[in-house]
Parts: sequence; structure tokens; C-alpha cells
Amino acid sequence: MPRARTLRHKDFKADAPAVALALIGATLLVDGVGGVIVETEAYDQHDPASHCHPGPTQRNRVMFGPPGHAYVYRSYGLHWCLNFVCREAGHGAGVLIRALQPTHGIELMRERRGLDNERLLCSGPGRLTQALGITQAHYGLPLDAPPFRLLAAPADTPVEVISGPRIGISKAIDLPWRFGLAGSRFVSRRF
DNA sequence: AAGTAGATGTTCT
DNA sequence: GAACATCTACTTA
Repeated sequence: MPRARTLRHKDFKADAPAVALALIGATLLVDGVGGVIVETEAYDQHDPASHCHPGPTQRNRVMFGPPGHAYVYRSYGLHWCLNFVCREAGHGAGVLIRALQPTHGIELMRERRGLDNERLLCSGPGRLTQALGITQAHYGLPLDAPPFRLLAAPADTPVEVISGPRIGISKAIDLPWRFGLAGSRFVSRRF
């Protein structure tokens, strides 16, 4: 099996829904721990549900910088959520990573999550950051350098992607900007 | 299976 | 103060 291609800056120079769709099937590792991305959501500046909708602020500033970097924020005071910055500088846009199928470092993820059930290790944006050890310390870091590793899905195995409305928001609820790997049991909720 | 409450910190009005 | 890109534990059926 050939070594997978590392995703680079260029892979994030597209609008958020296109990047969110393309990321399904890629492998995300943080210090060697992680798995296959099976669920994402797109957010961009024209979208009232997005953190970058109001323009640059202290929290969202990384989304107005170069693509291919991590935007990390705290959700409901308790959880960290991981986004990938996309599109060109000057416009805010990002892709929320919502679920992984665990493949690497499963024992460590079990310890961090305090759970045995593999299906529940990374099936939600707050769950996967806990399993991978992501915190504010990762804010703004490039995705093509340690501790991150981001590998493209093998080109010879096509992935079937489904989409639907995003979860947990109250604005722009009809945009079908949630993407998932068809049939995966590791998504946070059924489509 | 489905619904609800409560935990908690940051951002915004 | 209110809202919030969430999760868990607990209830009710």
C-alpha cells in the first residue's frame, strides 16, 4: 500500500463546503493518535451561523489568515472544537471536524475519554478533541507540521459522501453543509 | 428510544 | 445577562 499524500496549504484554498466535502476519508493524526475523518461541517463569512460572520475578532482571527491552519475554540465552556481554516486570506472560513473513525492510538484515546466503546471515542466535535488531546495550545498551528498529520484518502478507493443540515445551530439551519461518510457508524448522528 | 437538566467559560449585547 | 458549532447522566416509556 502506497504512502498517503500529505494535505497541504493548497488543499484548503477552496470554499468551505468544497473543503468540508473533500476532507471526508482523509486521515487526521495528532502526535500519532487519530483516525479517518467521517463527518465535517462548513462555515463561512456570509453565513450567520459562523463565528467569522461578524468579521475579525480576537477569537476568530486565525480564520482570516492563511488556510491550512487550526482554529480551536471552546464550546459551551467545557469542550474544545477543532476547525481547519480554508479559502484565501481576507475571507473568514473554516471546516469543523465533527467525527473520526479511530484507527491510531486507540488505547490512549480510551484512557483520555475514560471509555471502552470505540464508536463513542471520536463521534462528536468535543469528543474527538478530548481523544486527540487538542486544546487552545493548538490554536493557529499549521496542519502540515507536527503535532498534526493530515493524509489524503487513497485515490484508488472512492468515498461516498452524504450531506444534510448542520447540527446544534439556530441560524441558517437549512443549508446542507454537514458532510459525512455514507454508512459510517462513527458519525455523531445519523443523516 | 426519546427527552431534559446541568455542567462550564468565552463572547457579545 | 444571554447565547453558545456540546456531552453526560438521568428520567420516562
